[in-house]
Amino acid sequence: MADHRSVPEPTLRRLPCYIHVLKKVEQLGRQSVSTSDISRELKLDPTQVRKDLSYTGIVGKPRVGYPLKDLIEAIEHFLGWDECTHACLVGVGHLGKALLGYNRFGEYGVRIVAAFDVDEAVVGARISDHIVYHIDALPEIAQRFNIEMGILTTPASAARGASQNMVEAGIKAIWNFAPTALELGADIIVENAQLYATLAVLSRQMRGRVQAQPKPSPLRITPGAEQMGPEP
Amino acid sequence: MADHRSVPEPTLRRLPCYIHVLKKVEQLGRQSVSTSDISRELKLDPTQVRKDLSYTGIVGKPRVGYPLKDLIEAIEHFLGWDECTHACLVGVGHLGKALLGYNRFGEYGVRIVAAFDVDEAVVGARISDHIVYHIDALPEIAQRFNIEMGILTTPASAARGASQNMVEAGIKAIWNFAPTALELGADIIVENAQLYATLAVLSRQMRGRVQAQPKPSPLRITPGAEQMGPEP
DNA sequence: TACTGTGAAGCCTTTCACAGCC
DNA sequence: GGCTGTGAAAGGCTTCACAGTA
Repeated sequence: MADHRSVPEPTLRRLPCYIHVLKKVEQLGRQSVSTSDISRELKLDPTQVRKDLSYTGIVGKPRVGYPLKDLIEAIEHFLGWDECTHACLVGVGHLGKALLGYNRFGEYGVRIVAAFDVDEAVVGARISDHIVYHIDALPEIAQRFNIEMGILTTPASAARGASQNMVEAGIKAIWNFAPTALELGADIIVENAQLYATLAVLSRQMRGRVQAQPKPSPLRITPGAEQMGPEP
Repeated sequence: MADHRSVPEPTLRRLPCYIHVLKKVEQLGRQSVSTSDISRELKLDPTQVRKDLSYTGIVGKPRVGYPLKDLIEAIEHFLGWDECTHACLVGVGHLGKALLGYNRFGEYGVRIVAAFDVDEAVVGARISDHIVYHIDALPEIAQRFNIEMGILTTPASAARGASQNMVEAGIKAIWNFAPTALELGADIIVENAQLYATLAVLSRQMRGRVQAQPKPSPLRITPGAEQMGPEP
């Protein structure tokens, strides 16, 4: 297994977790890791970790494991996180402000270069060092700064309109935090960051059903819920 | 198919999407919906929607569909979102503030009754009508307000400590937004709201691989990313 | 005809088992 | 011995096909 077509989506979702674990291990000064180290930390099957890593093209050394630095770089490269994608954020509400304040997107290959809204109360403001423009300025600014990704943090009611604005401005990929499906052309890449999916899984477990599982519950990644390291 | 054991996790993750669609349809004044209506909106297979809905115990009418109001209630009840769970939030950073400002958790069965942090700059403050207490006050307040759920929004480095504080305070379920796996007893329910999982899927698609898929890409719910409707 | 409901088939992901290597 | 790498088996979710119903 190596490079091309069709990486399982579950694998893609786990790769960021591996990066997080690996960076933690790196800070401990270690030079290499084994899949058992990773799987222990994340409560996954070691074989699965090996299969996942194999997609990135890295090869490990029997008896030793994987060279830590190379492994991190391999995953980051595989995800394209070693290159910088210019992004804009549309919808400067509570969540939008939170994402604008998050100063680590660089590690994930993303740089927010502009923010947009329609509310005069926030247009023109400077939030965590980002200037908020009126949405009407999107086409011009998107082109000027070569913006490829749109981060959509409007309320659901404004999401479709805002996403159309993004597409008209030439944006090809949308990270959608609004709780609605978008209706866009097939050439636009959309990924829904659905917060409530995880909450549904949690709520259901709390309501008594799905008690004691057969195996020690593996790292739960309810698709749609993602992690973010905010500062306290 | 009806009530008990082992609801597929993908089903659980889709249920919130159905609720969102249904509430939208409800605002249009309609009385009933069919699974084809829902599947069209979310780009899913109608059969899958029917299977998912059957877990909630609702039954539809051939030729008509499902009674809209009953269907919404059935899903909400199934998820326990028709009852109120008291939650606390630990980690009042950017994301924590965003969640505190989100005033619709009631629709999802959650009520944040207190917030905690260790940073003196924020302890004692009032954020979106929530008082921020020092983490040391957690045990007492958790007991006083009967807090069952913890929302963890600290940086990764503080997550394990904070989660232990929660457990010591008697909290049984944790909605974890920090990018780390927690190490807790098997009786604690943890759900990781991993933001980066969705970003990984998006990034990978942008990097050229995984082009034109065979079928019109279905609603993408990269496990771990969730949606939230902030206000602009 | 236009839906629901469901058993069976198909596909994808995970887990198992074991060969290879140092 | 301890770890990687991988083919094969198992399991779970999705899709198909069709019976049932008003």
